[in-house]
Amino acid sequence: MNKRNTTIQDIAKAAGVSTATVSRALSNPELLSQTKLLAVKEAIKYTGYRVNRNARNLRKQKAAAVLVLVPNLGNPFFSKILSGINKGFSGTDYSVLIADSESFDDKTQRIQNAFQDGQIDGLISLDGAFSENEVVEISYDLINKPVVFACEWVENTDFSSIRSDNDSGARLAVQHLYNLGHRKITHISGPDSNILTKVRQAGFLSECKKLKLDLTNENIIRGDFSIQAGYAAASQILSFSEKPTAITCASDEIAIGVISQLRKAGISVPNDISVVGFDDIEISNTYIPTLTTVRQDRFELGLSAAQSMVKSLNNEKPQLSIYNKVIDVELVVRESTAPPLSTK
Amino acid sequence: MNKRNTTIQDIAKAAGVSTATVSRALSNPELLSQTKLLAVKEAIKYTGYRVNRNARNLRKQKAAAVLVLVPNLGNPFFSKILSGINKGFSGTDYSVLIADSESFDDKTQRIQNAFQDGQIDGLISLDGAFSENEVVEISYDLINKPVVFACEWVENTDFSSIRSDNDSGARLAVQHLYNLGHRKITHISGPDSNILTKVRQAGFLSECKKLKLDLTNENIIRGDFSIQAGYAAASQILSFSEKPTAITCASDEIAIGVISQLRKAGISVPNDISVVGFDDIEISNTYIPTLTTVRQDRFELGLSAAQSMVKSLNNEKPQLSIYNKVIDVELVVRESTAPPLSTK
DNA sequence: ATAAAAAATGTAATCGATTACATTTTTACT
DNA sequence: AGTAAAAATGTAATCGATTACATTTTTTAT
Repeated sequence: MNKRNTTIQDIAKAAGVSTATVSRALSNPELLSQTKLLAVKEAIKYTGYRVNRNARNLRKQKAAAVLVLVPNLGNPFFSKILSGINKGFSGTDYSVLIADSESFDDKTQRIQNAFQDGQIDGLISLDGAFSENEVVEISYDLINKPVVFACEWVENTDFSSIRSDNDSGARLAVQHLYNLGHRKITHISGPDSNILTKVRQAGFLSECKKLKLDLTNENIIRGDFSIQAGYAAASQILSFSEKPTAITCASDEIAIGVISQLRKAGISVPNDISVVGFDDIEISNTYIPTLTTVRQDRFELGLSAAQSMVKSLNNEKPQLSIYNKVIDVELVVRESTAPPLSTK
Repeated sequence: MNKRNTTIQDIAKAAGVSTATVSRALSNPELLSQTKLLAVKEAIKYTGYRVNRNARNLRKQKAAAVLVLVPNLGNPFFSKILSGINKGFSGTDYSVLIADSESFDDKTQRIQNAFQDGQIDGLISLDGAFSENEVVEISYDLINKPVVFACEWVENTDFSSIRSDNDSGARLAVQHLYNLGHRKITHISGPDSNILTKVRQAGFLSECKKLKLDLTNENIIRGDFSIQAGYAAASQILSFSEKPTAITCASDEIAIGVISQLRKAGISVPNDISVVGFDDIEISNTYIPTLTTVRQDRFELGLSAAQSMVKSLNNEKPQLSIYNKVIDVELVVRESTAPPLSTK
């Protein structure tokens, strides 16, 4: 019932040429005469032949696949990036493998294995949480293999990276609030070690200084990017002797958590306190109130990363040609920000 | 610099055995004597040898990979399922390839190609939107290859499927509202052709009949699963001469859209109208009001699908042993539902 | 018309693991 | 101890495409 696969041999026989010619028709058609090329094409069409990936990859010592490392697949934030990555590889011969950092005790081991097994030709990481040791481990094995970081990245390394303009984003948020009349602004930050956290926080502080706003240690609250962190931060803010009139958050999820918790304490957003998010996830435009936030183009982020990877892979010398790209962000003003009470 | 890969030949030489023995040590260690097995293991550990996937797969005529077809990767709904699928394959030798239905003009072509290229051994589809023709196309080529549908499925086919108990979910929602005192309930449905839509709508109608509720053509509003559909549905409801006191939605996104739009029209949820969602996506627990909804365990859905696939793949005869599993849903009561005004 | 150069095509080795079949070693039993 | 059966191991063919190198055909230039 299950007849043997059609192989290059069958095509060669059918077209009356050698296997070499068939192979060339597939990958270097310009080397062939019109006659033979046509004959081969006919035979291929007639038989519905498709090249066996494993055979090709074995011979070529390639994998025709890249690994995408996602910090947490369950987090909807990453799906849009993934979508962009997928788009970037559609139309190419590459497959996209997805790995969830959370599923592995040792993610560098996972990466190394994938490379050593010949399973992948390159790595796109949305996860920037690599220790110095881990970076060395990766670099050592991946020498001559392209690595691109998307969204997050690792400081002081030579990996290519595509990222949003996080610094500008943080500043835009502060400027917007300042222009509305706010002078006491608190920033709710992400997890300590996270690079995005650092950059956004630095942008926040620097812009505050620039605008000559008073800064105390109540200006920064640490959290992670989650809704729960927003809850916790709100509770903390409620305990401040002098409450801020506005809050900027390192993520929309934090913002939503904060708003929801403040509301439970009888504090209204934006009437009592204004809140600005970061990311512009799907829900931000429908939350009540709709969220003023800094939009990151996540799809574009993924798309760019994929394109840069494809370029590296097709390059004759896919060396460590570092490619960095910073994608513009945009302040989206919605309902969660308003002038402070005192100025009304 | 880049020394040749360590191969099974090298291990054979190092351990003083034949390549066959090394291969057996890898895949059928129980066939070997302790002595040789140990020698091979030593050599492998010493050299850091890893089997070349392409070579193995070529010889075994396998791909050691499955394709996951996602209707729309950008939609956060699917990421949790994906996460479960990934979990189900972690610890196995299989790679997970992800394809986005949206990126392809012809998804069956995409699937066929993947199979014919020897790129995949099986298919998990979160997308149930296949025409009869398309099903035939898939079946013909995939004969003897496992296919599992997760979340969605195709009616009247012999593919395995893992799904939530959508019927019960729809009924639970109606029962809950009925118990609160509601007698006029509208259902906002998903896209016409979608199987989940059909089942949830049927469950809704059947339960309404069972409870002897009056049914008019204002009881069902068609939409899709999106927030925008919720907006549109809300506008429609506002135009009804006699408004419902409660709404059940085919998705949480619809519910959020409805609530947000009703609110703009000055109608409060749950004070004026109660709303029940479906899915329990992340935001539902933080939306204002928090959403009463029917929880689907999306992670479990993905995990089960993956496990069923792994079982099929490891099975000696991965025939069309159809495996169906229905996963329980749960009504999560939160703030968006309350007794109707009249009873207060 | 003919040699030299260029283009087209073919032959066969190769990528690295698996496994059918053959052979050797060990075990079990009379 | 001797032999049959079982276990362990080895030899070499095989999976299907690519490509270095060899050979043939065509084109170009004199």
